Amino acid sequence: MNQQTGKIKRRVTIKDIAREAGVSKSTVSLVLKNSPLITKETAALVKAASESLGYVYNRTAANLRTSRSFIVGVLINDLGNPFFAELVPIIEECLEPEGIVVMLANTTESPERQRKAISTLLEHNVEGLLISPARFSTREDLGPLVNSNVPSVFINRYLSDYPGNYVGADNVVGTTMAVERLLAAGHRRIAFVGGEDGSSPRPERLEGFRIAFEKYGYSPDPQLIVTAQGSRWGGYTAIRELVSRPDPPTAAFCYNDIIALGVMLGLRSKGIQPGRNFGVIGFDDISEARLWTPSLSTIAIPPELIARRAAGFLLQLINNPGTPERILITPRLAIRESCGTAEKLSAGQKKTIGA
Amino acid sequence: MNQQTGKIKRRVTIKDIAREAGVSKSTVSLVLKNSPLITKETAALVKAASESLGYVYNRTAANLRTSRSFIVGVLINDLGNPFFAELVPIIEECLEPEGIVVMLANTTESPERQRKAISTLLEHNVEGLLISPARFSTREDLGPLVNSNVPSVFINRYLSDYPGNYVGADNVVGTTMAVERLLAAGHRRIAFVGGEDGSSPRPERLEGFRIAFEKYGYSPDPQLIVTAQGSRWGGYTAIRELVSRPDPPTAAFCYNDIIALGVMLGLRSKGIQPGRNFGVIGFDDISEARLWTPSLSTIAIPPELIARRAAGFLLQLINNPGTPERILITPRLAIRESCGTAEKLSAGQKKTIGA
DNA sequence: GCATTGGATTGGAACGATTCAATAAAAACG
DNA sequence: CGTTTTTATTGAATCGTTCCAATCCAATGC
Repeated sequence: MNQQTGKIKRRVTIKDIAREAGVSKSTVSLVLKNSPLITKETAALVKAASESLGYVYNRTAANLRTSRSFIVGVLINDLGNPFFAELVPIIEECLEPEGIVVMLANTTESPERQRKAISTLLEHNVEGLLISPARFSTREDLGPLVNSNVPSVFINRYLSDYPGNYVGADNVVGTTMAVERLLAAGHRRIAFVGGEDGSSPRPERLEGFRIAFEKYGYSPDPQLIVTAQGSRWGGYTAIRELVSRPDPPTAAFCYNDIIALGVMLGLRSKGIQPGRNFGVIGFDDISEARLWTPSLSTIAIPPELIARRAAGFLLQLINNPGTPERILITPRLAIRESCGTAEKLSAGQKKTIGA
Repeated sequence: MNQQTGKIKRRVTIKDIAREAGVSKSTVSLVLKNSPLITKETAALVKAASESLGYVYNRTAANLRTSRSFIVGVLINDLGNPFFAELVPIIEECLEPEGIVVMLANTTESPERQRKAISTLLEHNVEGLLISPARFSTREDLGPLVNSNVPSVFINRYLSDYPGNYVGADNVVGTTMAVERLLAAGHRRIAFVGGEDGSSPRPERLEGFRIAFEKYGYSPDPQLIVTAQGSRWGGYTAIRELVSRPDPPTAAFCYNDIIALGVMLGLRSKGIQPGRNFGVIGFDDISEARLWTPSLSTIAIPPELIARRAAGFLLQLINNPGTPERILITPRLAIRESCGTAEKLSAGQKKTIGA
């Protein structure tokens, strides 16, 4: 006898509908899935009852019987980074037409959180997993995923000790293109700004960096290869340190766009104009890149594309599992203002070199 | 007889553990929840068996019996907007310690998608819902939520025809503070840039805009009140149009930070220096705001704060439901460079007014 | 030695759907 | 009109857990 009405609103079940409509619950179940076995009349009857009682389907209960959960787990290493954040709505958009819903977890680059999150998602019976793994995570940090038969696709990064399905950019080729461009414009002191150890793309991009120099018969200055936190702040501080050195760089290849934007902010704070007397090039092509002044030159691997491929791949795997496969997306060089035209740059360079 | 091993890996259940450990499944169940009823020895035995078989708990099955799903649904109107995107990881972080996982849906400002998403989430037995509703959505677009007893909290926006729990900024007070600041600096032709119709904050902020003018004995020029899409692009195009007019504004109050950043990009593209000869002020205080050059003055309602309050509120409601409540967060004025110091501005203004 | 207590374990009925085999009713057939 | 076929509906088992009531067994009390 509390203040609220005595009857506690119990959830409406197909049994309730059956009683209301005067049929069996089997019939109700068949009606709900539009089975052709049922006559139009009874179907209408049942639908009316369902409507009037305010029934909502209990997918959880069905899942127990059918072992289809219509849930896909998405694990992201850093949701604070726009590149990774942009993946999520695209993934969601790809899965929605299949009636599949996304369970999201942000691992914040922590392997332990990743392992825990994977466990939790598997407990929820996800049908598949899309994973952008945390730095330094290994096979161990996949927890029960390894010997479950839940399909998974790694995005952007892969684990060296686990042969999984993978969708990511061709980092070597992309970086080579970018750095060649800077070399062609006359730059020799090119910094490699950012990325942190512990994830697969950094060594690959570093490799591309070296290849470009090699093609030109030069070799990069190891002093100019620095790590930086994957944020605006990381790029900002790294470049400010670099340009304060006695022998500063004249251009920077940045590990990703968000760092590149930080680099541009940092340059400007030091009175240097990116695109005029300093060349900046990024990696990713986040939507913000083209809106900047100067607009950011970058290696375009649009997050949409990656997300779409990964989601499609996972859907395919859910239907029929196959052997591990790696899909490499070849990036496109998006030249904008931040790396200058060749003319402007060589002009700007004289000044910088003189300094 | 396919290439793979004949036996299909069936999922391990507590029954399997029971058989392996030579106890009943009831015992296994009790061990899994660390019941004090069980002796240390049998517990150890069962845990060993569980480990060796690679058991993963089936929360779905448990859910059917206990009606606790450990899932909370999060509906976001526009995940492309950093302000809304930033909410998600915070929410996730607040819920994780409770063992609750997030099901995410992006409604992209579509009331229909919102209704469908709510239905789907309820089918999955979510324990609660955090909703930043789509523009123009009404009670109708909450679908079965209205007469379910699933608790929900609206974030940022509320529906005028549905009395729900709400956590959001005090838009009137916030906007008044911002515009007063611009008026104090001598600005009279202040634009109100952006927001789109159909969501609750715009009329509130407009109200604050009027109140500020009223306090100073002026009234705003309705020609300078424009809508704009909630993106960099929206701010960019809107301001370019505004400053091309014969009688342009000298400052802009922007509906949100992302629009304000677009406004600054647009100003710069027209050769106008925000913070020097034009005052810009935003709303939200996204993390990017302080990193810009010039750094963005804004009304700070840090997304973290809103997300944290909303998530906490929902958790509380899940434990014991109460009557609808509205939590208004009083914003803080974060003055940075983009609105200029009073001195600089009045100097810059002469130039602009002369133009 | 018998009744009682109490602790550890277990059997079995839920939870809300699906699904197959069985049945009932109607239609078709000879 | 009886038999077979077809069509529509239903009973009951099942999915993997929880949890109450029942059971078992050893220890204690008198």
